[in-house]
Amino acid sequence: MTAPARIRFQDVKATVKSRIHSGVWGQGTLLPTEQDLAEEFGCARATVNRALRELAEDGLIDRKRKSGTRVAVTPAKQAKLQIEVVRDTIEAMNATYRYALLSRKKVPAPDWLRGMWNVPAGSMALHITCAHYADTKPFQFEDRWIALSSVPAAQNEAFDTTGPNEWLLRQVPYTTADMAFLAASADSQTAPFFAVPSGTPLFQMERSTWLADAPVTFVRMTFHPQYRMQTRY
Amino acid sequence: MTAPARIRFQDVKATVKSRIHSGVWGQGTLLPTEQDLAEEFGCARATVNRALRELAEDGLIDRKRKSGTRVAVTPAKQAKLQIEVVRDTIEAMNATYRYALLSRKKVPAPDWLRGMWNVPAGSMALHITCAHYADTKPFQFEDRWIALSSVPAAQNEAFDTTGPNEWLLRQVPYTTADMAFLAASADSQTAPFFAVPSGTPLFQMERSTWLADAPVTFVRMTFHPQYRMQTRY
DNA sequence: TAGTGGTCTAGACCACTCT
DNA sequence: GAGTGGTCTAGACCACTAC
Repeated sequence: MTAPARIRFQDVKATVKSRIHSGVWGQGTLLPTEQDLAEEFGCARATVNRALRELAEDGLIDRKRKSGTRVAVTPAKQAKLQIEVVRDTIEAMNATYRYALLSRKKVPAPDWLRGMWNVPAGSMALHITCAHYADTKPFQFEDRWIALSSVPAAQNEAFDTTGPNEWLLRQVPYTTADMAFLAASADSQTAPFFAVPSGTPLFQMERSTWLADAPVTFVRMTFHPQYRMQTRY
Repeated sequence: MTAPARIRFQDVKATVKSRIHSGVWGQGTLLPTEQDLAEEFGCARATVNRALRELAEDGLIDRKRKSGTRVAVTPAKQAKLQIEVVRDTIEAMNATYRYALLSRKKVPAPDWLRGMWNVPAGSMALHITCAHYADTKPFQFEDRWIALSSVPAAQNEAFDTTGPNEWLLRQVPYTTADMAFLAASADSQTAPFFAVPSGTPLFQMERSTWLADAPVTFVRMTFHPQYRMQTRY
């Protein structure tokens, strides 16, 4: 006879998930308590707890003390986006990655940036534009500002062989990051770079990172016209 | 004297995180074993395990059996995107949500859709276009296809007062979803809807959902010109 | 105030993987 | 073979919240 394996939290998770997907437990249904489920599955409550906690993280169920656990009305609320370095994205496509520095200049932070960063007038920033290619085809145009007040070491970097993103990731820790995704028009810098008419829709991603309350960097990445950012959940 | 509260896994998590951010443990550093950390913090190994497991999920550390736990070389690899129903997005902006059905037609699935769905020729689909407004301003244009082979009940829905997204979420479970984000040009449908010139860059989001291997729905959502999708991590 | 999830403990065994 | 993380248990107490 087959040895009745010990119940794992994945088993509980899978069973509960299938009951929800199959409709046994429809939207808003109140699930049994952890205690009851533990008895049903023949495992410890901690095991059920872990399973349900993960399902709650996935957005499949809602849990509230005293009220109990209910099947979420809007399932799978969140998708996880892999944020990777451009080099990895390109190499994952089996293409050769190439980097080129376009400009590098130490300047006083412009007003819009000082407002965003909340730094005093006259604060210096390192402004860099650079290019990322996949097999000689332009892939991404990067427009980056580094807060020299927080990252003075950046002044000594040429950024002529390695992009500032990889350098920053290696050198500078950060605590929080904001990202935004939007559709922009090809402008005087990006249109010629991608060899498209001015005004062509291009996918942009903006990112700000912070170390505690101090600004680290702001970057606007513009992708080639066919780019699609994809995810699965 | 202050009562020394019991150590919680959040305390361990926060301490480890700060050691990484402050550089005490630099990139690639091998952390002490769970056992050692448990002794240092004066708590059970399970508590340390939970803390480290969550940090690993966040991408801050890499864990391998036998090898141990190391500070990740590329921190914070993933961002979580909240996927919500348009109504919620709009109401979160303190705006009034309004829905309008633009068209609803039962048609044979076009070739591109049959290829994506892997369904035989002649398979029927419900094609719907509809509009979502925030305080009378056009917010999102929705172009949706529902696989009637998987969701026959959709034929009986008028979708004149409630959008198909909310109906599907309530009625039809799904197991996986693919999403893509891109920049598109305003076309003959979206340009007049948003009152912008044809060719204006617009942010688009496409989503396919599946129930096991059966296609459920494909939707292309086009947002108003100023839209930015934001996230923080 | 009582019910339900949230968490911690102390111990145990398992599973992967490096040497 | 042995070290490290992965997981389960059984029990306990805590914290939030609906009533």
